[in-house]
Amino acid sequence: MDDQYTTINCLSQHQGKEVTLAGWLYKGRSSGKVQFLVLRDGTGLCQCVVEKGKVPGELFEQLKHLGQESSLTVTGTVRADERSLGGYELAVTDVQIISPADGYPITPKSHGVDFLLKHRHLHLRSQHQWCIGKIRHTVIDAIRRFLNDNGFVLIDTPILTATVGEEQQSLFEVDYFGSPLYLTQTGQLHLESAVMSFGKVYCFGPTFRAEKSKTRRHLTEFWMVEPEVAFIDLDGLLELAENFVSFIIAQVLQNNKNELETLDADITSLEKTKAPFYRLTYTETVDILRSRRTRDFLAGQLKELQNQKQQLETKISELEKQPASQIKQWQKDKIAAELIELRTVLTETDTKIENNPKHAELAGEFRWGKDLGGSDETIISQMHDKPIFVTHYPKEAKAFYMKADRDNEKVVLNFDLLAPAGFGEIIGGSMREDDHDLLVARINEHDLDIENYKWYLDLRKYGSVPHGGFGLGVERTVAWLTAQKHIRQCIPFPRMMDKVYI
RNA sequence: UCCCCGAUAGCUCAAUUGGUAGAGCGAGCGGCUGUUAACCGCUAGGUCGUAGGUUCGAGUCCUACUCGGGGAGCCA
Repeated sequence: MDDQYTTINCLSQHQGKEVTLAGWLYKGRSSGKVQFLVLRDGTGLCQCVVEKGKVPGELFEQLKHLGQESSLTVTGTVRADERSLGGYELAVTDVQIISPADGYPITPKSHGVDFLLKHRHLHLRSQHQWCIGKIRHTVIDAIRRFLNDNGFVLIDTPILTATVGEEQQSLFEVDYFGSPLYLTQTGQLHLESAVMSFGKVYCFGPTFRAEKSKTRRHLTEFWMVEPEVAFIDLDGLLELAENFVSFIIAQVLQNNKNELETLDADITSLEKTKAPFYRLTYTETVDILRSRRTRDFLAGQLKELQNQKQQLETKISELEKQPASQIKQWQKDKIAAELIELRTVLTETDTKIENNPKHAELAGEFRWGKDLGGSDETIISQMHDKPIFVTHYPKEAKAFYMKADRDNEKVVLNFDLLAPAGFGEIIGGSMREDDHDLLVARINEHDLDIENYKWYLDLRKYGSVPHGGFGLGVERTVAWLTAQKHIRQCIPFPRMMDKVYI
């Protein structure tokens, strides 16, 4: 922003002085001889107070009719006022209207998901999306900072690739001058060749998966950071991951307390999230899922949900019984809004009540050898107050490149990191198979074309070393930290299965 | 791909057992010197998602389709 304009985030340094702000009208209220214009400038919100007589009469009338999101510059004196948002406000002396806006579709009232996604290009201006955007920025900055400060070298891996990293079915195919190529699912395989040059590397960019998943934790295009380290073991990887995540959280707490508060995130719980995290093996996790402890936990949860449901229903019927004639219009309005909110929560509670026995059944009958399902992860995640590592999954359930445990060939040296309180997986990682012949066998078992992996096998022929790494999903991390139900809020322009808005 | 729920004004939602369509917000006009989703008064605004069917009569019941939401499988 131009130097002639002061930004809202540094108003406290200009107390008593005259400044000019440049931004957009977030909302306005008028009260006869005084108007309150809430200005948004990208760094924050500021209430600008326009008093009749302190500005030209014509301007005062013009401002009364100025629409939401009109662009303008406001000149005035900065003063502290407790009644004002952020503690400071502007006593206005002059306003320049740059471009008046009329009929801005996103009003300060509530809107539905579909409507907001259709207006994503405008919704980015709202407080909610702004706070998430600021936190996402901090998360990405922390990711780069941590890795750069710890000796990792950035390697840009290709977005167009011939090799399959994860599942064949979930590849986006593109026509590359007549022959097929795929959008990358992971930079890992290329990263493994770079790690033999630099020792510690990472890649960071968009990743594409054509999974037919319509859930709150899936996007078809998402951002993932993948560190890869040579001469490391599984314990070393876990330590790296927990220090990494702890650092990201510390940075967000340091830079974005206000945003976290606005979003109603669980700051107390984030403050507790420091290394070491919990460590469970897959086998231990299966034992927990099948145990009486889980049965009791879910039964308790069900009871609590039913309690909640009853309380909600009581409250709803009480509100519905309110005598219509006795109360003022604004009270009716408030009650109506509350009812909508309560009914939404009630529907959610019903879904949870419905799912609880299904999840209990799935957990109780879990057989060793299957991959953990979403509900299983959620249960484990809900039982803990800090992130949980789950390690040593069965070989059959996992990707071909994961290194088999030499002490137990049935399992691989891998790990998932589950965020607590039901958020679920944010990291997946493993040691990589570094034995040439074992890797050839795995590629054949997975029916992959060995021709495509010749270069990858070379890494096991010329000075193979134990190495491993992991991928951290940026949107999932942001969703966890900001307490968002759906990760589509955590990327500016989400790409979902069969649905791209703008 | 499967299961559940939904679609009524620009937005968020009402409409008893089937009986001629309602409110708030937003928009427009007016009032109010301290508002915080301000408040008060007036005005405009609708082919009830689409196509069939049942009925004297359908926003309401039935069928199909379209779109959206939630969940499952799979995953970061």
